[in-house]
Amino acid sequence: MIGKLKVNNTLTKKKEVFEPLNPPHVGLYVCGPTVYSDVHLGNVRTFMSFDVIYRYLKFLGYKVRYVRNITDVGHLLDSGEDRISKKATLESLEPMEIVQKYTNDFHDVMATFNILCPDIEPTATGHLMEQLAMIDQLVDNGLAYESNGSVYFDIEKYNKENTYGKLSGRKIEDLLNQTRELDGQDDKKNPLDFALWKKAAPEHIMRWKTKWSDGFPGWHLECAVMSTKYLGKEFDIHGGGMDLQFPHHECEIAQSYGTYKKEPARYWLHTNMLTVNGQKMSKSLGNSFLPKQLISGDHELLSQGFSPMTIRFFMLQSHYASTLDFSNEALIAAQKGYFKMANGMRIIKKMEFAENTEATIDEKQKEQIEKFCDNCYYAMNDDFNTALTIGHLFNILKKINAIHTGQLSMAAIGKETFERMKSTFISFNEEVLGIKAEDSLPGGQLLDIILKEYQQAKEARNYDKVDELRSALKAGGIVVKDMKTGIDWAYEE
RNA sequence: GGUGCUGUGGCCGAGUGGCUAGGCAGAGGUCUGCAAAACCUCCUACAGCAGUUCGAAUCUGCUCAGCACCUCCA
Repeated sequence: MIGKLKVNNTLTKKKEVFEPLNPPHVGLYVCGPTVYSDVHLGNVRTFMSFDVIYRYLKFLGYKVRYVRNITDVGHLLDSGEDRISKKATLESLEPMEIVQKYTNDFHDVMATFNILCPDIEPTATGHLMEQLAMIDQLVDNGLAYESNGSVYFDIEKYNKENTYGKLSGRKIEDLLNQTRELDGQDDKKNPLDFALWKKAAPEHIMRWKTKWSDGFPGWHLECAVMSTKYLGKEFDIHGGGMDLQFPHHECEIAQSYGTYKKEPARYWLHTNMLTVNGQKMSKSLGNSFLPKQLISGDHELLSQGFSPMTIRFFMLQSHYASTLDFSNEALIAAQKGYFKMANGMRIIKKMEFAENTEATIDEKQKEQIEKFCDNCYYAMNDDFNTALTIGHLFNILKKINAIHTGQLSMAAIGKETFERMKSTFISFNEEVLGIKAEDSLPGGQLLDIILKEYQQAKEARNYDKVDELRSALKAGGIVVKDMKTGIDWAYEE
């Protein structure tokens, strides 16, 4: 490995060297979606960011267990209705039909963007027993109490042995000063206490019979249960969107620590928001884009559609912890950049090192290329800086193109450097960043036949035919490249 | 109101005390039947003001602008 992996830990607010608890194993937990409606692009960004984190950890040789949950109960609206129940009522469907529908949709979207599946994808309803057991344990530990059929977590007691609010940098006193008036407050000892188990109102569909009441689990409980169940009482990385930091993740820590007396995750990573005109993309603001709208271009802010890989490329050109502003112009620029990269991948894959004992080694070029390769590791090691990594890949790409067009001799950099350049370029693009050639792009044998025709026309100096073929191909998104070394093609940028 | 974050060249976006990514757009050049592609070169910025420093876009302070989160049923 080149250098050490450092991650920005939002728990300590420091960039720290990443050291797994039980190397080579790494436990990674990410809060997944609540499956009550279509995922939008902001959601996609978060899961894509953790996809790259997952990929890079594996690339470094870690044996990663990646757990990402599906929330299928307990995530409520301001009105107190369960998001899934509400949708089920509206569409006259079973809650589980809603869950299935949007889980399927979620999986489709993930696959579209080449986001790998997690190793375990547990659901909240599938872990009710474990949730009940955790509540019992918390009650036994004196950190939870029953009130009117519901069970609440006792923040005041918890705070005697730990610090509630440390992840999000909040102080209990401040929180108390700005409590909102919400339904159900009367049952609680302290307004900051949160529900572990909630007694269901008569009209509530999703409900389970327990010793406390006919009810349902609190939203924060599932993640505490499922992360520790599959990754252990202590594990390596916990991630999620920044908007979950408070209160969701704060409550998770409280529950896990309250149950096991151990800090659950050693490193907390939070992804930043996707913005539109500087504002957070969110359903409630009505400024969210659905993946399919972006792909088809069916949106008033878009002049055209963009392919999934273009979107992936666009998102990875920023760092996961920065906000990323979404615009038509930025996407067009990203599209050109992506095609350039995709062309480079196609070229390098076909390229084989040709021995030439006559050639003299160009030490300067060789050194540069070696440095660019090292830089890819340094960039990813620096808190998964995909934007910087892409920059270095473009530097490598220049060398690849120069060799391809005969402007730089392959032999001049030597076999070793050539092979390293090739494998670094391909693996960082494909394995680490998950950038690949778009399935929908043209290519293959037919194209070769046409190009042969082109070449023959060219040799015969039949320039009318040459121009005709060239413009016909261009109309199909293919640009012909006449080089000293031969004829090739590229995706039009 | 509390807490935190951000402000980078025409645009997007990294970086974060001296070596000053990358992409897109623009200019010039090489190559070419003409082009395109590709390569080379150029355009060298860090909201404003003050301070610390030999040196700041990077640290400190203030100002301005913008954003995010603010529970327990988000």
